[in-house]
Amino acid sequence: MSISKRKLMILKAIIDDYIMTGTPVGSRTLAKREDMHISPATIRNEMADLEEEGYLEQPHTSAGRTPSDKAYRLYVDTLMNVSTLNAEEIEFLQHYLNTKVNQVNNVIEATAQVLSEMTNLTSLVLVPQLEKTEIKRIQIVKISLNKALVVLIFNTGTVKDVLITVPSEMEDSHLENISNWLTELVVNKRLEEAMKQVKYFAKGDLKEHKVFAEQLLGAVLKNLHAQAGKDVVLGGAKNIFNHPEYQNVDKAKRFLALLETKDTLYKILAANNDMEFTIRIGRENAIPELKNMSVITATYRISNEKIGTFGVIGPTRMDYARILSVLHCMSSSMNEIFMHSLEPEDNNYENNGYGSNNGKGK
Amino acid sequence: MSISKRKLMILKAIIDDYIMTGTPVGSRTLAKREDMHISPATIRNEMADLEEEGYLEQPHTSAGRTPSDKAYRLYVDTLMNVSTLNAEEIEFLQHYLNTKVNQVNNVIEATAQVLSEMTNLTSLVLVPQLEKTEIKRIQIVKISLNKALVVLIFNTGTVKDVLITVPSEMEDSHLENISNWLTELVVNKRLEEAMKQVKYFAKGDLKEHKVFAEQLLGAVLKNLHAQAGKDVVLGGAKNIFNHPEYQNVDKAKRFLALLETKDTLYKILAANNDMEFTIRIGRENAIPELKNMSVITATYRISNEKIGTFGVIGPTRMDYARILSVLHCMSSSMNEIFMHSLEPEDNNYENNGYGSNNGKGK
DNA sequence: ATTAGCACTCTACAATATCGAGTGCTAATT
DNA sequence: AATTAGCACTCGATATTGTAGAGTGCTAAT
Repeated sequence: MSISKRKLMILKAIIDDYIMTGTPVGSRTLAKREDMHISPATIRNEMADLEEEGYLEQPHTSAGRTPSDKAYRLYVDTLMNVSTLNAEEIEFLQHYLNTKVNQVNNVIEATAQVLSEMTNLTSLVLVPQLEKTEIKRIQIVKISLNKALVVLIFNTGTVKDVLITVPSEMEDSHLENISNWLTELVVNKRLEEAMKQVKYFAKGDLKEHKVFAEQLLGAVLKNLHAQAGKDVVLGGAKNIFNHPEYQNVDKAKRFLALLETKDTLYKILAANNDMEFTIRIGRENAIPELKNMSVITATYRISNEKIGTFGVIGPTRMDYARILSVLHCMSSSMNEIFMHSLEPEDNNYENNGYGSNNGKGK
Repeated sequence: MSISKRKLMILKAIIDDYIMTGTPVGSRTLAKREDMHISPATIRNEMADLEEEGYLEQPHTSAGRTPSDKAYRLYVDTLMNVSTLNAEEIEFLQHYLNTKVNQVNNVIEATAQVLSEMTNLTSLVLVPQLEKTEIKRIQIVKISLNKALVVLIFNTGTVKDVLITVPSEMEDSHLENISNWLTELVVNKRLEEAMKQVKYFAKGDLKEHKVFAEQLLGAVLKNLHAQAGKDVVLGGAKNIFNHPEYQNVDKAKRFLALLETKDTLYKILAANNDMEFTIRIGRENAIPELKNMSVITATYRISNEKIGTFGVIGPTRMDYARILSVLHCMSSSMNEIFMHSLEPEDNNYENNGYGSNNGKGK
């Protein structure tokens, strides 16, 4: 059972209007639009049908209609006009990112900021995921009598450190040797491979290194897993107040509480599942607290490997078309930056913006 | 011209009451307190005087009085009863911190969380300040053809990294040599000393190293300075909603906007100036946006050196006595943790909590 | 010097009225 | 058969009014 062309037209008009104004859309206001050549009464009839089919909702009997999650889903899948940023906006975005290229983390934070600024929403950026990055160096440095810092340096420019306890009689030079030996053993490997490698290799030779190295990597893995939730950078939390839906202090508070439980945010972003773009509307989100929110995410790459996710979160009433275009642009800009800053010899990368293969969710 | 004993008693009662309830205090309610043996009318007269002297304010003619900044200042300096945490609270606090000792940054974040939880305010923690920490190791690692990561490891367990460009023909082994040479040159020095040392030492010998090392350290310094503002960790931003003063969405928004400009927060905390404790009430804060807020800070130590600052921010109506006791307890706990985790051989550290030398601000 | 008494002020809150945008239904029109 | 005009009705938003309560300053009595 498909919906008539006219119904779709009306539905689109309602959603467009509602996204712009935030107030429930009535038949009269809708009929006033110049491209509407039908009377309010007709619209009312169609609206009643659309409501029955689950596309529209009514806050109360004498209010206009608001789109349901189902309507938004239809909208993003087939109805909306895809938009592109204008030159100034692209310029702004790129300029902003390009001033921060000297540190991976700065790029991440700049991304969060500019993203929230351009969308007027709260942005989330997942830092490069370690499972996909290669170890470049492991360095163990003694910083006090029996404490040492294990520092891991990855090919993405990410640095991780874990504090461990070492026997106080262990000397710097010995730790240095272990560092070098370990590095040689696991260089250009990913973290889990590295662990396997150490277990396997260390079995036979170098017995005195083996135990220590295994313990050490075990501690590192444990700690890095434990702090996975910390790897989400936020931007524009205050933007939530710009939306009339959140003028209610209590709602705003709940939203901010959500943002403080970073594990949840991590789950939200990690659910992206390597899709180039995902859109989750209202109850499509696995997390019940998000039933009135939508999450749109995109991936970014370092050296052509999908290595992280970023996106925005906000009320289901959001300008999906614009946000998607911002994410598109952002995604290519980030990829370009990481390309240039980490692999400048390879300049003929493919254009991966504004493509057609946006694998939208569900 | 000093204030009579009775006036002080009344003022203290008003402040205590206002801190508890948040509603302007009237003469009748005050007279009902059992320890008040004077009539409402008398209190009214005294109140009128106190208002004239600038200690009390009236929201409108027929409301009760509220304390002014001046009153709070008098309160924290001489009037309030100092309190201490009960055993459960101390237990809670220490337990919370002790589960996070395996990474310096975790301790910092745990501090922010537990601090905001125990005070019901927004907490700020400044990470260890590099100016006071010693370099333990400098490691340069090539992560792509012409990019390398400079990683600095400090005695406090802090790790900093900066991305630099290197000539693509430069080999790993050469960078390794420079790393070792540099480390040897600057180990156990602070960052600025290190810079001087490199400039001085490199003048004569090792010409090929000199230019590179100087450029490198220059880039590092520049970048670390640029990101100084990032070194503030926040906790409990949402707590602002618990205060009736911030039920107004607009005010809450402005507060959150303030929290997003970390430079400001950095200034707030850095203004602590190595005082063990500081209290800044309302307009005592240099920043005009804080005219209705108070900031209370404390310092923490690593290896007995004052190395960072933490504190809370909230409406001037806050429970100064309780917050100070939380900060006291927190300060000793943190010092203890860093002592144990970094210098476990030295167990007879001095008790530095609940002392009398709290150098309060102004 | 202190307090009782009193007229006055101002906010918060509840009750009431009004307006306007929107609806569903029915009957007339195309 | 589809569309539209007309109409009675609903409901939230807003303004108006009245009332209760907590507080004040002033004056006169203690």
